Amino acid sequence: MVKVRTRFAPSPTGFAHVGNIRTALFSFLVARHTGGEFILRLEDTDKNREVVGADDYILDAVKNLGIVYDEGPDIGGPFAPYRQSERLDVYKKWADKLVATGRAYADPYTPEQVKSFRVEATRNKHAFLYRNHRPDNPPAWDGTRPLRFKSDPKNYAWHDEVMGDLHAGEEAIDDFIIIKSDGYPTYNFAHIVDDAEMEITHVIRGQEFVSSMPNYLNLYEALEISRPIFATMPHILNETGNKKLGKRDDAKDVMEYFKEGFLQEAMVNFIASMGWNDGTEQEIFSVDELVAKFSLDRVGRSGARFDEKRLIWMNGQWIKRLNLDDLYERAQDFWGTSGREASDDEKKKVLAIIQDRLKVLADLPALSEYLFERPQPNWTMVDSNKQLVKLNRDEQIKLLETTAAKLEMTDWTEEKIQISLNELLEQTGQKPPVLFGLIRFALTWAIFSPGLPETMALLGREETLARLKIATAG
RNA sequence: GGUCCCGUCGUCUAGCGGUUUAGGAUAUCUGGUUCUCAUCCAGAAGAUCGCGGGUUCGAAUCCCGCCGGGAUCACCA
Repeated sequence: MVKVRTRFAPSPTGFAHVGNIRTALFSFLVARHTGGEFILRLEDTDKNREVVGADDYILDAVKNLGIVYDEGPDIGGPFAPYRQSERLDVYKKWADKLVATGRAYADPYTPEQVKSFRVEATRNKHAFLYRNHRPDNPPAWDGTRPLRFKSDPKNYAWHDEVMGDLHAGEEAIDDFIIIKSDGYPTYNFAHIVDDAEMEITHVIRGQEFVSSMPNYLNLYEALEISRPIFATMPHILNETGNKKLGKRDDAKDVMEYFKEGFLQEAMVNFIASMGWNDGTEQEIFSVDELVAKFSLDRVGRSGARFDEKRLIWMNGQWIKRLNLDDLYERAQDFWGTSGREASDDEKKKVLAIIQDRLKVLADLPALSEYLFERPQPNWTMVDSNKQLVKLNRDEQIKLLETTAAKLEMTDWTEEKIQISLNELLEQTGQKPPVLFGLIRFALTWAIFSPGLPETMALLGREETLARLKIATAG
């Protein structure tokens, strides 16, 4: 059997969003699932839309997701170059073949003339087809005019691994431009040539290309290239669900998610879950599991909305599963100003007690700063707590003083602290919500925080008592 | 407008003619885990399977029509 080869072929015109990445991910999974190869090709044939640096930026996004390609513009490979702007001679060779066989001709019209044909067709309420204006004696192709494909319109039926059996009539086929007047090929031509040259077996791409399929099928025949296996990915819709995700308006750069502290495992898991599942009730999949279980016939046909809430949940699940050293490594860039200055050991201890509470690494400062640095007392927190307002300020301070006295004689382990706290409950006759709530505020002045014994054990006796003292000073 | 695709809880989805009083997850709400938040556990609510016809003993599942949504009709990919 032939080795499976898939590709992701972005154009360097900006950043990569989840829609782009899902196509890349699924292509990658198809290749890895069968032990095949995954390649990355840059389709930089539109010099007007090209954005400087976008190529490396997109490559970085792919790498950050753990999507490893075997051949690509930065690592080379047996079919180099992998940048279309460096393959102009290849397209010229195939275009010449088409000219020689009478299946391509130079476009004699000016852009304005073509536009007027189109306007006329629209006014007469019928579809515009360039081939209705096909010139009888086109000029020789000297490279200064666009080169058009001379189509052979017919009906087509084809199979799509995801969409099933598709078909379209001859009205979907037209004479499209294959080489632009600037000498660069169009996507429509270049991708077919490159996929063939690079021995791509599966063409996996977004739904926006299905309407062009009849044209491609026609071109494969003219080029005498056998068609690859096709798989069309349904669109990912924006959050309101009314149109496909596009970078023009609401799509978010995937790199943004990394900056906010989303894990690559969560991103990959989440993106794969939009449109694919293995038929069981499993929700959490590692990349290795995806590679083992992925198949195109379990990809859904309908579009999916991007729901960030679900992504956040999934990220929390992945953070929870990380071992401490791993979490520590990934959290490096997310600490707050005082957390950053703490020792590795302190940071790890903090992470250990807040790990379950972390949903996104960017929440780290809010969850940890008060553990590194003494917080500013804020009695309005106490005064707006309906349990604590049962006591007046003097009673509250008295309770904290009693607590401090008790803790002074306590061995400083989590277990012993717990025992002391329980004894304090009896000693003061207070309910947990009152006593513990008050102590928690005095220590953290935070809306929420880890449990009392673990917080105290982390802070140390000295710091705990110091904070209680500050609180009792009012 | 032409062509093509899609349509199950708010959201992601399972479902491939009977085991379905449509399952899971998330989001929401409630209770439990001696304080808060989170985790975890238990529970609640939430889908006339877009609508209307048919076929069938039986349809979310098959057929037809309609409606709604999306994509595409570039010297962009």
